[in-house]
Amino acid sequence: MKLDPSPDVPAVPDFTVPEREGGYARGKAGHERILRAALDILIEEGYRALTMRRIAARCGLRPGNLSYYFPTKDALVRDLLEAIISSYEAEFGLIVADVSLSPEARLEKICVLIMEDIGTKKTTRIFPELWALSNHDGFVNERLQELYDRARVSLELLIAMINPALPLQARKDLSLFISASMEGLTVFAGYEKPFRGRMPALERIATRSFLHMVKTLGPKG
Amino acid sequence: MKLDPSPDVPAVPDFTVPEREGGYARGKAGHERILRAALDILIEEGYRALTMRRIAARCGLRPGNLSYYFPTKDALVRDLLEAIISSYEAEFGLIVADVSLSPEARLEKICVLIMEDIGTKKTTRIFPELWALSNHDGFVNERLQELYDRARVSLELLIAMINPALPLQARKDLSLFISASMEGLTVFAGYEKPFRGRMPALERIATRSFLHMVKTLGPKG
Amino acid sequence: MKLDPSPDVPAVPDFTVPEREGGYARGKAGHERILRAALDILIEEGYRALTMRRIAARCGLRPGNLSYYFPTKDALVRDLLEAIISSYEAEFGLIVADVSLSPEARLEKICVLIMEDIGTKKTTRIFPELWALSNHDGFVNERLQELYDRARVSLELLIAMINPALPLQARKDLSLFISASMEGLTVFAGYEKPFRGRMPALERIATRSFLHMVKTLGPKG
Amino acid sequence: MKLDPSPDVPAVPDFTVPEREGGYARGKAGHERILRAALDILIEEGYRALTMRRIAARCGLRPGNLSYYFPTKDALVRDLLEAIISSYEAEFGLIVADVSLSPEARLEKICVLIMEDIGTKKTTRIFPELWALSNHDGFVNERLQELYDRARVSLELLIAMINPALPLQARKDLSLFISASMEGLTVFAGYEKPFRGRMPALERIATRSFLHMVKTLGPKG
DNA sequence: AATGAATGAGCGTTCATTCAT
DNA sequence: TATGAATGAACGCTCATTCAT
Repeated sequence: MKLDPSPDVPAVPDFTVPEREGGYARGKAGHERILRAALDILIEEGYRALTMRRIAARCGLRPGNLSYYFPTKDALVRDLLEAIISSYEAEFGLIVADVSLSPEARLEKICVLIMEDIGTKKTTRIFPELWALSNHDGFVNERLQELYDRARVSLELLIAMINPALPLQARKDLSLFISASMEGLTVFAGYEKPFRGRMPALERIATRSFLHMVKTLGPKG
Repeated sequence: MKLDPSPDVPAVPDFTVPEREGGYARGKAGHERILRAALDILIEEGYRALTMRRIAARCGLRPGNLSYYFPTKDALVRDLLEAIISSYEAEFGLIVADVSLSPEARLEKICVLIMEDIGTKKTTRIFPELWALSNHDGFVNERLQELYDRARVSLELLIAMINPALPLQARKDLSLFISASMEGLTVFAGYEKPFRGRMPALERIATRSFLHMVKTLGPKG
Repeated sequence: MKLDPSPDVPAVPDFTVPEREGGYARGKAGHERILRAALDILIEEGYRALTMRRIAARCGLRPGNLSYYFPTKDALVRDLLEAIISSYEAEFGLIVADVSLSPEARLEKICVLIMEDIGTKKTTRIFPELWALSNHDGFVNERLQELYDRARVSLELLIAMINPALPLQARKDLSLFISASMEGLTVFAGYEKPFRGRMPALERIATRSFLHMVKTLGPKG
Repeated sequence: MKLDPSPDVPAVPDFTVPEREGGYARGKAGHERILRAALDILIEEGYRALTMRRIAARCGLRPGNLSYYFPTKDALVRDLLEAIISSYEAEFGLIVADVSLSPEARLEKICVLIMEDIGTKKTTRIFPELWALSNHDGFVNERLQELYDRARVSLELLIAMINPALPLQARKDLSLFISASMEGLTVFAGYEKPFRGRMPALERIATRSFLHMVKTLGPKG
């Protein structure tokens, strides 16, 4: 099941709501509706505004009714974050599949895709919240690192193809650096950020820089 | 006046509270004491836990007494963020001053310093909060970008020294990329983050990568 | 729906609360119960004592629950004042209907009714509060003047019947004077006021005085 | 000692601050300054706004310092109300003194003076507050009725001169009615009230009505 | 599946007051 | 006289949650 923020947001990585076995048909729609409302609030107004009342109001329910779907706010938020992170994971899995391209081209493509996603409202707004949360919430922290772990797998794979001589640790470090490097752009060139317009130039710098490192990093790290 | 988070936190960039003249001995430190308590809470428990009551409790005051020092919570938080950001600004100004080193060495040094600061508890904890806040709070956003603007000045200067042929825009883009690249490491190799131990390796990758870009980027960008 | 201050207060003008359809049996009376409690406090302890906590306590609710019925205190107070004023308006409409009496008798009757109402605890207590509030609260001011406007209509009508030669403006001025004249008695001969016992004598003086003015005022005012 | 609301308010009845024996010179000025500030707030913003902090701020003091002059807020308010009421009492004493006029003319004059005073900001604003307070504060109630008692003495005297046949009780009732009648105009034709402009006409109606009653009321009441 | 009603804790804030300085 | 600092209570309000209906 897919879950977009709400109407017309392109949402490169969609939100996947885990299938609930044995649930009623309307029940699933209910969960999804609520999570979508919560997602919208998180994006538009931030984590502080993510209250049960506001979520309920946004999807036309009464506060009391939310606890029919989610026993506590914590459960709702966990499901929401899970759905958010899962949807990004689902996205990253598909990217490297295109075998018609060279490894270099594929690395470049994946980086460009990530950086373009960083420019979307959803990603610009949500990831800083996740980063902040992860400092004080073990669940978020673990799930988030899982997401990044999985995202780096693609990078590591491509790096190994481009520079097979590179040891595992160097490959891991490099993909970590590349990933972090791009994430860092969120605050500067993300949605409505001051250097939003420089993103194309930054993409060029980034890909060129990344490719050079991948190719020239020696076996000694 | 300098203000550290609390006791033994190294605090590479201190917190600068503007001097207040006059008043009694007890209350003179009042503002500072309160801001320090607020800073501690922000670091230890996150922005959500930053309530007037908790701040008061932390510095042995009653809630009502806080509003003697800060008329509203908003004023307190603004002063706190201002102090935080100012202290980082104060820090960055001093870094490039060392003329005994070559520009390349200085660039490397500044990057290493930044990345080491990223590993401190204070920076790892506070910046994600600032990033999240900046998405919904104009004041934080402006102040934060001001901080980064100023921080990039040093980078731009060094880049110009190392590669004078590089046009202004390319220089700006590159320093932006370098800065963002390092900030992105916060979530991965910051305090208590899973790749905290890889920071030295990441520093090597980063500085090597940055230096290469600075030297090889052509006039056409 | 009618709403008396509470138990046995005669309440010449009742308090009209708009009917609310739907809801459960318990909560249906919620708004009314709360407003009645608020009215009681206003009468017994004055406007200063009209706090959400006291209102809640008086009708066996917790403070937080009040905001389920009234989103803010302001809304509650407005509804209360509206209900109070409306009830007086409802009262005044019925008075002149008795066509079996002569206009003079009807004028006398209406004045006596008003003056007797002034002697009730509710009116003696509430109107000074309204007068004081109206000086600093536009809503109260407008609503109060509306009430008086409507109350004077009856007087103007009867004056026109008794002395048809009187020009409109003179009629208006005279009914205004008559109305104000009676209101002024509140502070002197109202409930528990020192001249409470002189009210019958004052009624005689007032009606005689008013009737004389109505009959003898010339067309020139 | 006289005490006006503040600068240019004409203040027909001034505010008399009781002389404090044994007090320091500056101390008296302090009391007066504070009471004047309190008076201003009472007039401009109403009783609810009459807080120690606001009073202190208005006369350039810190809240703590107020308790040097007045041990409690209650004491301050009592002194304020006492000063207000006393000043009106002082005023009324002087009015009937003019023996060059006929009793009728003097009665008319005193009534016109009262009604014109009712149109001032100070009287329009303060008396409704006093009326409201008097319902729940015995001190205010007693002092206020004292004021009115004294004010009616003049009326009773003049009535006795105009219609000596009138028994004492009738005289008292009539002067009570006349006084109340005028007070009632406050809410309708006072400062910034909707019928402020009709005050001249109301004065004519009132004086004519009053004089007629005084002259025609028989010995039997 | 949903609502109305209620709870208890906590929020930021204001208040009158106290007291050492 | 006057200030800075502090207190404790109360204020209006929002929150997540519960539960009978």
